[in-house]
Amino acid sequence: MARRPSTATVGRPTIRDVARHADVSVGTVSRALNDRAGVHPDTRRRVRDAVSALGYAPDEAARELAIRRPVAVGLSVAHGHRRLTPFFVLFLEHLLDGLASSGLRVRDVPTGPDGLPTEETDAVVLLGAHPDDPRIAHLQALGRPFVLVGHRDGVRSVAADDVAGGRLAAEHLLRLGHRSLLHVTGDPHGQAFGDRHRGFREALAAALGEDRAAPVLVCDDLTTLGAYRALRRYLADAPAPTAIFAATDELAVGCLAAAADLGLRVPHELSVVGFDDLPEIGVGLTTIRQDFGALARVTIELLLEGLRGDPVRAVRLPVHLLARGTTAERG
Amino acid sequence: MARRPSTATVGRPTIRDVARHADVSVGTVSRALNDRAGVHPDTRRRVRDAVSALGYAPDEAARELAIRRPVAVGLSVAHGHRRLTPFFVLFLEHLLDGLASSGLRVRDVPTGPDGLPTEETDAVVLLGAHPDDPRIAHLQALGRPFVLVGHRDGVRSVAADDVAGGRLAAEHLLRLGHRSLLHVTGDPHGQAFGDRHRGFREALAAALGEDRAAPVLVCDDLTTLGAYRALRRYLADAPAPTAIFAATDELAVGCLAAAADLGLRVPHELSVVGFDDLPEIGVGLTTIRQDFGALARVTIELLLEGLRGDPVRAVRLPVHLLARGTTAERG
DNA sequence: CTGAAAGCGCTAACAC
DNA sequence: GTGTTAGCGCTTTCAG
Repeated sequence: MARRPSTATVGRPTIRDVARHADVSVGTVSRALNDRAGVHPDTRRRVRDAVSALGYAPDEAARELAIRRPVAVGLSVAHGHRRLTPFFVLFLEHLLDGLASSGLRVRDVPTGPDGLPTEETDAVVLLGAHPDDPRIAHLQALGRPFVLVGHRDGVRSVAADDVAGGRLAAEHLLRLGHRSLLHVTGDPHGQAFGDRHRGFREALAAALGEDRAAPVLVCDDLTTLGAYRALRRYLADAPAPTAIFAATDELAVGCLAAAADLGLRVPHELSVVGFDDLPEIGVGLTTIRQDFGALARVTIELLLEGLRGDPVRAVRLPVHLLARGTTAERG
Repeated sequence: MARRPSTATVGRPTIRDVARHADVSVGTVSRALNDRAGVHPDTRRRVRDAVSALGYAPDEAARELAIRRPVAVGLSVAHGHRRLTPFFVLFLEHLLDGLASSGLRVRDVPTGPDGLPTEETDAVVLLGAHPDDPRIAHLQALGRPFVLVGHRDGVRSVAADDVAGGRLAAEHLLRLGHRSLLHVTGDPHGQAFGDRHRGFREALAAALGEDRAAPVLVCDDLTTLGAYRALRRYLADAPAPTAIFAATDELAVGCLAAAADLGLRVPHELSVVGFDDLPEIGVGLTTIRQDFGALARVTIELLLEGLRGDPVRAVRLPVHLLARGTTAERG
């Protein structure tokens, strides 16, 4: 575009402005900002000061263009898997952001009816995979690096520590004196739901004995509406528990609505614990928080490791209990 | 939300490859691809051929870097407005894609509790605005260009033709012989819901006379669950209509579920028309389709016009009826 | 109508 | 440790 080299700083500050301000070279600024080794601590500080003085923020497009690795990563979503769920939207948001600034090129790889990615990429992020997902074996056979979002031993994967989450929920509820519990979840054969259930069940068994297992209500529709209908149907001819552990915040919200319509006051007559800590969906909900940002960040790390041929590791991300307004002592 | 996975391939052809293949210069390729004037038709064709032969797709990052305008556009979402709705997610996806490739820099501008954008940008996209939204007057007073996603005369705005949509729904249902109708919607004082209702009501009045207005069920929770609960409550002591016009697909899905639980068979005993044509949510649903891609595209056009100081225009995008499986002749 | 070349802001060699 | 510089892929003057 042959604009004349402008010396005037108009618009957004560039790395050059920072360099001038800190009286160093652009290379040094870049190194300092990217935490590269071999920058004098003092220099580093000067650069940092200049950055905040100028309100500088690196340009993503330029960054991407400069560091781009010659690889394409495909996003493979299980055939028929819903992409408009909060979990998905939130995770993807973080993932795409991170991928771009890692210089990785993303492509949405459609999966054929056989569940296999239909296009070639250098690496793949597998989403919504079931334990026996054919895509896994397929990619392994191909020797193409991939990261599974979800947990599976022996596979490069990352997921929240679902077992621990289930345990935390159980322990929280037990601590509050609840003994009559219900677990509302999705297909328990899936890894996430299975593990959450396992953690929950084991903590219960440890505290109350094997014979006091909590009943499980499986929803095939994982929306708030699905949970609502399932719970109302369930409570039509089953005694109401004093506490519910819902395997996702959405399910929890559905339970909350059902409770409201049944005249069960939360948390006094019914306590509810969710899972995820979704913004908007479950404000005020006691829940097990998982970190979407970390999930995306680790996914990218693993992707890079896979591309380098590093040894496989399966990462479990810690989760926390967020005690908010939907749980209380057994009434 | 982040950019949508770009369609680009890696190891992928660059503009230079295309130039070589078509035996022209890169400048010419660029001009041809961007429909710049002054490219010989034959040359244009050669370039197009080379593009498809090579499967070339321009690199968004490079494009953005090269054409970037020195402006920042803010995204202002009404305080407390939900961002995880399908409508929002879908629209934003398209918008961010388009903005990036228009060289526009997007920033998420948080709105303070007063509903006003808290940061300065050169232009603003207003989302989730109510008719009396203070942000509008505020931006007008500031003289800062903005685009309202939604309709409002005298304001640079873009929205689906909601009135026409309501009319189409009514006409479709009338054509099928329905006379006992119910409209399920959100706050009718909002522009979109208000207009959809108006179109619906007017078409009904024109066909059946003023005295045969359809009852309106207002949901304050606009999710599928919200509609489900509202409709069940409503039908507890009101006669069932033979057809429902739901103001969004989500509301329609809630109605469908309620009908199922009440033993009302769709479409034989109850017809349901939605609005939006959301993927995943309302498969198989008869609905009024609005074009999210166009919505985003026009938003950007208007933004550019605003930045140039062009006269204000308020765009109405056409909508279509998609007759699918949830409507039938009155049983 | 077309080609050549200068940058967009950044990173990563390569020198010093 | 730090400066210099060559690009990343694209658009857009400026010549011809």
